[in-house]
Amino acid sequence: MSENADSTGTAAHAARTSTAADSAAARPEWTPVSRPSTHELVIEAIEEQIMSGTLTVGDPLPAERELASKLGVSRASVREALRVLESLGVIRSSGGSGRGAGTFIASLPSEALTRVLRLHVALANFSVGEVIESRVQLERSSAALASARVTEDALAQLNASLAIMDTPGISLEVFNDADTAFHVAIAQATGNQLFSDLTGAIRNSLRRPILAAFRDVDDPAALMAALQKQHHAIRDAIAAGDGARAAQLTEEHIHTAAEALPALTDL
Amino acid sequence: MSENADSTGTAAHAARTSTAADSAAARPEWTPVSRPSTHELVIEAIEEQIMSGTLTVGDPLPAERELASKLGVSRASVREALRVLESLGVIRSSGGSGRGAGTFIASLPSEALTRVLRLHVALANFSVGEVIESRVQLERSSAALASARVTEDALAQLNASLAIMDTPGISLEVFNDADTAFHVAIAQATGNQLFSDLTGAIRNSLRRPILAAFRDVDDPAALMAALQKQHHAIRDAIAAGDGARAAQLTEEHIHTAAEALPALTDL
DNA sequence: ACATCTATGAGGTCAGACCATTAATCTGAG
DNA sequence: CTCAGATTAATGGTCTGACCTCATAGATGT
Repeated sequence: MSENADSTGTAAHAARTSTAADSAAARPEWTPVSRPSTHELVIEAIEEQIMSGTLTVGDPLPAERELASKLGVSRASVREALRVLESLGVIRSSGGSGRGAGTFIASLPSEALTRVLRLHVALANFSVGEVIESRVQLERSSAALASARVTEDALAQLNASLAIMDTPGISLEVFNDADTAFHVAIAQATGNQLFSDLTGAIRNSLRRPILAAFRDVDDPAALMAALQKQHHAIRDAIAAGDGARAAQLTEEHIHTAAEALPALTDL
Repeated sequence: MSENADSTGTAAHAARTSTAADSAAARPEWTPVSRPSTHELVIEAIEEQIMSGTLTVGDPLPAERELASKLGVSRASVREALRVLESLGVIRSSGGSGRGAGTFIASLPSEALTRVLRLHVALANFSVGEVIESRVQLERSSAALASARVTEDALAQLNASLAIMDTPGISLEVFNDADTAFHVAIAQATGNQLFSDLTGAIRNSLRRPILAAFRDVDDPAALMAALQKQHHAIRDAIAAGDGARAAQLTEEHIHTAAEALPALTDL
């Protein structure tokens, strides 16, 4: 209870210590002086290079031992920092020697977003209802924008996912993954990478709960067929450039799925 | 995976890599067998406890040494895993002994989201234009939903941020932070935590570029005044429950800011 | 020229030590 | 008996130095 609260950061100005009796107005106000741990300092050092543009995607980092000695810290601290950056999808490490060996600035934001959302959904920091509401708003926007910008290539992507889901006798997992791919493809059709990464992350963060909830459905095949019918309608609306209709259909589609899987929102 | 002969057969997972060559149809398809590193196994072990609900917010983890011996790995690997989970806002560690000492499941998704976005914006994986477009869509939704759900308490939050920005002679940083707080408060008024965390993360990821761009503006005070006027209009629309108007004003507001800061989109 | 073998350098892992901090516990004076 | 102070123990934080695996570059041999 009461944890997080402000979260969102920003503040940094509000006096955290309430100092109820403000009679002592001109008190020195000793702030507890936060002492950043060593690995955080290493992260900051690397982050600074990234922020200033000195390091960009594809660039190599110094070897761990070298970095450690340059920064005057132990290799263990450097490694902890690198693991953090790796989990954030910012670097990639491989062993060996010569070409391709070492640590490099990378670009894998999607996995990082997925992991964050998945864990915090599991921890119930975000309720499934909230996530679904976000998904509705996000994908409504995607559908509308995609309708205005869709290309031949993007349409082909949509059709490929639809074809998989049209295959008879398909397994639940395969259907669900193709379903995800379909919605991600719509987001990708907007040309906005953040849209598609967020869409994928939200969808993947619900993968396990969705599959679990699906097993409680009476007639899974019928539900899949119904959803697939809506998929086709959405595809048609996007292909026709009818953004308003695509957005509306997308919202109805997501609500259909959510209501057909009551076990989901019970979480 | 990968066997069977499902027509079309594209994986539908990666989405980023197009996996062009499907010409080699019947090739054995040796997948390089990924060998998870030790710290990843530790993460999985902990994540499994979280997914299954065995560990929830507030629960303590075993001490590092104990966890290491239980899992049969070194303490260094455990620590690397813990640092990753910490960066994802999933755990919190403090030293000492007794009450409050040790490692606990925590709930700080906002900071993690901010960090991911900030780094990937700096790496230009997400362009500022994309981020702003996402912000428009997200905050349009927030404004509309907030208009339908706003409470006295939420309105007070909005007014508090407005009051700070109305203070004459305020510094750029303070104005910007209050601005962020205002928009986050709108998102919070929807009651959807994911909305407000995403809003804060997007906004904070642009903090540095925004402040930098602001310094190129001819008359910062005039711009702040113009934005503040729009803030008041948005607040009024939300208070009046006029969702459509609030959404429209919000979109115009963000576009006003973006166009007044040309240095932003140049990035 | 080609195919091997070896050296090198990178990350991955480990064991053990020491430090800093903090709560719980013990101890002794009042 | 009570309470202040010293002691202790548990925990995260850091460092050192070693060893392993792996993949390439370069030397070596045919």
